[in-house]
Amino acid sequence: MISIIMKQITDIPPPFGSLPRHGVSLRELRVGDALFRQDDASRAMFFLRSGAINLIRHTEAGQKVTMFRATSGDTIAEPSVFSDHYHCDAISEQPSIVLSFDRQSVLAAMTTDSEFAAAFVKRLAGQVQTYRRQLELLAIRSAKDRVLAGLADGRLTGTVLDFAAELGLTHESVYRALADLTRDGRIEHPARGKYRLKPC
Amino acid sequence: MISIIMKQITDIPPPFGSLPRHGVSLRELRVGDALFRQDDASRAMFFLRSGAINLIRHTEAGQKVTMFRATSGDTIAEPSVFSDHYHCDAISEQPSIVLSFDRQSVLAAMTTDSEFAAAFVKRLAGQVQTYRRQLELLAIRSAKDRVLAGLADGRLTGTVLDFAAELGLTHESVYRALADLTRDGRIEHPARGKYRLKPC
DNA sequence: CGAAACGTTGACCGTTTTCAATTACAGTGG
DNA sequence: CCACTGTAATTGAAAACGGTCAACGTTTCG
Repeated sequence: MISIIMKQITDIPPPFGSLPRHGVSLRELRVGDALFRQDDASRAMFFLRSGAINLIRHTEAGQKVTMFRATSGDTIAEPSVFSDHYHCDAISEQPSIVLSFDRQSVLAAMTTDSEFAAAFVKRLAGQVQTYRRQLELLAIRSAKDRVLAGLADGRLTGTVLDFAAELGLTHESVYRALADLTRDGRIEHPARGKYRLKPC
Repeated sequence: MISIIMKQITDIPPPFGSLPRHGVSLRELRVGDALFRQDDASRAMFFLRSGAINLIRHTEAGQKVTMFRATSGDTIAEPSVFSDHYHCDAISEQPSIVLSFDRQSVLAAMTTDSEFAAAFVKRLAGQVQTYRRQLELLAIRSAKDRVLAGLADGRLTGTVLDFAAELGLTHESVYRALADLTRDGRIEHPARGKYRLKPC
């Protein structure tokens, strides 16, 4: 099931290049594959080289919530370096290639190599900003406005279903909002499932 | 207006004890005071010694969104160490005492002192978790369930108005949800403005 | 004491959720 | 190459719900 490829790994992005090679591995994911699941023991954190991976949390009520959509260059599961399990599912939305960095190696590098640690801090700071933007999105009460804002933020990249989960709305209301916005002439609907902001 | 007190500062919490004294100052805030405002030039990050401070963002539509409610022991505005301005308002919800850490000093410590950097990373990782919990909260569609979840998460500490802002709901619907839940016998309403989860 | 802000509830209305049904593809095995 | 199956895309109708506006009692604090 799990394809871990140990061939020569090239081009490890900073600051992870300084990790020992044995702490790094590479993995490919097909659409729908899980990089890890909520409550799995945490063994590593990841760098997304290409593709897209959604971090999804399942609420008690059974609702899926997309916490974060990682794309090329993003890191995944940093907080789990300090935790012994993962806090959400990581599901591949597109065929993806990730680098895995062993948790212990990362911890070690962090306390040893201050340049590594500083870069890590910077990444996390960026994440915090991203989460804030997401919160701001979710705080928009009108579905139409929220959809428009999400679209403007370039979040409709996969299916509309995924988009809806990211916005915290039902897919039906998202479809309706999209239809409304198209009718209003504010967005274009070039093809089934495709929507684009009108050039201003 | 701004009361900066330069008297002897004692008991600087780790890892900030290692910062040079000239990079640290202390400030007291009264209820409603702003520690900083959105778009102010960022000069420092903060450690909340006591009290409570809300990070509030104002959306284009004029809605207030509470991104984060900091309490004793939390740090504030870490991302702004890497940015030249603040991204939200920080408004004191209770009388608060904060330590300010000069941005440049923090940056310097981060690249110099790996222990400092590691501790910083840990703090940020914790923040990320907090934001995720907040996202999960906001994703709950039913006001009643959201209020219940917020209550279970111990977020009704100040006024119901603040609580409502934190949940992304109007205060009226929060009052109604609280009334409903009380009627259902799921929570207790010991006094005006006070609500408690029923012991299970 | 009076103003200002909080707490609370009612009524009404627009919206979103729900439930349900239909159409359109994409992939699979024969 | 086609029927077959599963998932995504859409749309309709009715019900439930949250937002908005309004009113009023209650604290708090200068």
